[in-house]
Amino acid sequence: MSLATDAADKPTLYKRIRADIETRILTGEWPPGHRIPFEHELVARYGCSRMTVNKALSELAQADLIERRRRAGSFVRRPQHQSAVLKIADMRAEITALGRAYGYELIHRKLRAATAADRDRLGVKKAGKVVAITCRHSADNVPFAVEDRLIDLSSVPDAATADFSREPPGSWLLHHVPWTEAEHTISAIVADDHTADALAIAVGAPCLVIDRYTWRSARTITAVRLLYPGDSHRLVARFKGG
Amino acid sequence: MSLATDAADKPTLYKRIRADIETRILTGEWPPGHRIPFEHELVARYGCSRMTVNKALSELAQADLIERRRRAGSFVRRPQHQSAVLKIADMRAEITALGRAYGYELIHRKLRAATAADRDRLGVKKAGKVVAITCRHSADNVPFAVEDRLIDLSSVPDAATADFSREPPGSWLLHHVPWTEAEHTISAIVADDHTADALAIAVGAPCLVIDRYTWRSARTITAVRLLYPGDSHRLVARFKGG
DNA sequence: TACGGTTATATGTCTAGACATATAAGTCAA
DNA sequence: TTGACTTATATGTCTAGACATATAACCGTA
Repeated sequence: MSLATDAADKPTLYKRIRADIETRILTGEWPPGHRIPFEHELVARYGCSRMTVNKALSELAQADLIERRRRAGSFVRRPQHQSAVLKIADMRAEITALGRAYGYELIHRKLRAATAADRDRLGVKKAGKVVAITCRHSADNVPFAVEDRLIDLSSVPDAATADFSREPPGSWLLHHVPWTEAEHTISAIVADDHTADALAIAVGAPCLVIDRYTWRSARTITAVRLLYPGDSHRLVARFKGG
Repeated sequence: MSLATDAADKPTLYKRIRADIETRILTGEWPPGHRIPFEHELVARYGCSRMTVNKALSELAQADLIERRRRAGSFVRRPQHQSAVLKIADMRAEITALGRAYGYELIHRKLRAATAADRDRLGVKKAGKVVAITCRHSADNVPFAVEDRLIDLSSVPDAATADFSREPPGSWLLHHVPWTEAEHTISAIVADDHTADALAIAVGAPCLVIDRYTWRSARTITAVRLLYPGDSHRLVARFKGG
């Protein structure tokens, strides 16, 4: 089996350990839920120090192949049938990376007590204050995306006084509030007249929608909806896999 | 500076280092190609041992945010600003995981010499034979996605005789041909009459499009376009960061 | 200028310890 | 039986070293 040889000719020890375990998981020998040998057992088996097996297991955990639980051990994770990971830095970096001139325009900003719809969107129960922002990002003076954002002021009080007329809220948040968890939903809609106007496209034209929710340890930070012209914008990803 | 305070309340040192660097990259302060401080510089800055900064940098490298080069240093990687990584096993697993009944229907299958359009789509130059397949996946007897696929027979000769009338080509390929690289493009279109008919939606309704190209060490295996009803299907991803 | 060999250096890997911490499991009392 | 407390243990993080190795940069020669 080539899998075994692949592992055997790995130059370094921790990579060999990682490949050994990976092979057992991918071949199904260790099914989801199976407990991987404890670190001290692997230390004995491979005759190396704990840091070496720890490095192998940590990488497998980072790759979501295994789950590590204190005191319990490490376990094979269920394969994710459909998982999408979308990393979006901020729009400025994205557009300048494309070699295009970044433009930003604040369309609307309002500080208000959270309405029922706001609470629903942010997934919070208690009524607090929020900042609602609508803005537009452009590349080479062509509308690139419109952003509709809600920031929970109980999580980010500083956002009440931040100046979003020049700095996009996404950039501001990145600098001021670290996130621990995020969720993206990608969908498609057709432009209504309001959206069509904001993006300078025709009514009924397709739009790509990214809804992103960001949390900081169970506290909602912000909910944002990004609308891109569907025929000119694409999310591209290239990746390796086995 | 809030960067410092944000970082300061991170529980562990290596995570703080990682978050500091990540923030600078994501905000564009350190653009693609920028050289990250050497390990020994970070050791001096944070007053810790080399293994600690090494762990932070290694994780950033594993996450493809930076690239590490011996003797040269560590550098911010290029395209990371907006990237989507989408892993889709096969449609059957995806739909059954949703707790819905999976249905499959082969609409069209043709073995032919590659046309110019086929070669263009597969990114190959030489004319060879291809299999073109159109099929439909349904969940609880409702159209879920239509699939339009091209398989390069010079890479996958067995596909010429495979029976795709009962087994979806995606599942068959997964079992028969390991891939090493893939690329996804997500976009949005509006349904033309043909698509609308296949998905049982209205003409002009939004559709989510996933174009996937799969390679096995520089050889193209297959190109597939998946069309989902845009208003009922969503790509959801939840992930951790920091 | 072009080429080939040498060297300095940043990363890659590894060790043998240490203490911290979350938590499964066991213990005991109400 | 249930709940609260204690304990054992596996992982999480970190240190201060070590040697390996690829390679950018330098240098000398043709």
